[in-house]
Amino acid sequence: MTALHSAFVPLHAHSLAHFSAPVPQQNAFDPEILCAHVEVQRRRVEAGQYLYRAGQPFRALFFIKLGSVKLCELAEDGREHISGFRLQGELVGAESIGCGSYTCDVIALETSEIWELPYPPVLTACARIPEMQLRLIHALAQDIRRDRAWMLALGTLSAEQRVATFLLDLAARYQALGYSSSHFILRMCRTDIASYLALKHETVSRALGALIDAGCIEVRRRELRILDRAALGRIAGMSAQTH
Amino acid sequence: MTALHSAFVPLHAHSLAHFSAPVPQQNAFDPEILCAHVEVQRRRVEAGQYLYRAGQPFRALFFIKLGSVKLCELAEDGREHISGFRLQGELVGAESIGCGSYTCDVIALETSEIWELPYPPVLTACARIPEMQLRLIHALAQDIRRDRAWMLALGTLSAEQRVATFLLDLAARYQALGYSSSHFILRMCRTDIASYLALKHETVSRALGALIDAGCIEVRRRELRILDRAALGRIAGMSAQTH
DNA sequence: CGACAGTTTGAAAAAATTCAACGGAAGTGG
DNA sequence: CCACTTCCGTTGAATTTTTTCAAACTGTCG
Repeated sequence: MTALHSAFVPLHAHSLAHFSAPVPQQNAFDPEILCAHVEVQRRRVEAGQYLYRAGQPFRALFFIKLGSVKLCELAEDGREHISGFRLQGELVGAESIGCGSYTCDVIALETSEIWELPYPPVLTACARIPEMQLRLIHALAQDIRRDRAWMLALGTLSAEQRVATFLLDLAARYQALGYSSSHFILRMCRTDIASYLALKHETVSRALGALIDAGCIEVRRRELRILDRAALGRIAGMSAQTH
Repeated sequence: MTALHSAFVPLHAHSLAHFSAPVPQQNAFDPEILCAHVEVQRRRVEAGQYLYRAGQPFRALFFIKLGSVKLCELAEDGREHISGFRLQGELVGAESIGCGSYTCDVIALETSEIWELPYPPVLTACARIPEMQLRLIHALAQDIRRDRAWMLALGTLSAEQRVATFLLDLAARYQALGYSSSHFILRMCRTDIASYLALKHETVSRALGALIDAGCIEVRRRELRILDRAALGRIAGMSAQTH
């Protein structure tokens, strides 16, 4: 394995104070508009803390102003599965609308700033503001499409292809946020990646090793560098989107 | 393999004319209310016909009044994956809201009656009728929960467990519709089941064989009988819900 | 310093896939 | 109505992929 020779430099703004979103995300669910209508709670959460747990009463939606979280689905018999990772600018909790309680765990992957949108008010506010209503519906539909696209990947790709696809997806999302798409920190542990990819963590480790051997990436623990995006794209089995 | 000795009897009403929904589905998206506000097109489709294809302009939601369909996700490189099956009383097409075009294929599994809800009108109607608006949002959230629950199954269960889970899910859904939960027809071919379960069709065939050997089920081609629901539930790794 | 969670790697085992063959059912066209 | 083709489903054997088990290593945190 090739070592990373560059000194580690923070890739994300980590201070909550002096952050401003690099990209306005024109069509996403934007809680700024809601601030005038509902009382938005701003919370700071540390890595490992729960935004909410499955079974707790459903009382709010959560907008990730800064940071990232993982979604963890739970079965009655104790099985667990990471169903996704959400970065800043994304909404979580909407999947539980219509249930009295949350249906999954959401856990911060790093120090994050979360805007809490109390639920009955946020829905009535959405009802009054046609644009917000549409945005909520769009956010839900988008989540469905994302989940289905991922199911397609899980159902049709090998371990190595899944890992490559995962890295490319992360890279594209960081890029959309204005961060580097070729050098970023994996905020989640191998086990969480493995769960998300429906693999074991050893398999993820080996797949990363294979991508390193292929010259596509450099990895040192959680620091990741994409050296050859096109090759990674070919391995992922997708048309390599040349940036 | 044990042969089914019972003569085949139709389990579903197949004539479109004299059907009435056995269960009203209190909280589901109900297009009856919309009929007064938007022009609902009623279509009859035969097995194998497309309700819509990925890429076609998004122009309507589809309510399955009678019958069943499969949802097929497509990748640019030709990979395909069945992401779900929808039975009567369910809504399809909502995942494409916010895109200009549909994002998956939807194909009838049998002769079906489909109510076509033209899109811009249906949304404005929903906006005017608060109850319908909420139901659309609930239907979307429900779809997310269903997809995530299925991802959990795909990520944590073996081939045989997935097949058992699939059969129990189908049984529960038929039961909710007022049909037999222990004797029904698999409307989809083995390859479609396999795709949905992220397996190969041979593996599905073998898993069914194992369930037959375990005395849980009887299968003859597409006719399925659940002999021991509790045992099937134990194999599925879920708490066997005693009906 | 020592414990520990997280990561990597190897070797053996298990699970699922691939390839191949076969049989039955349904549909087609004469 | 029959011969023929095709699709669907099942089964076996070999192969591949992934998992399991074990061990070692590394950085982090008390």
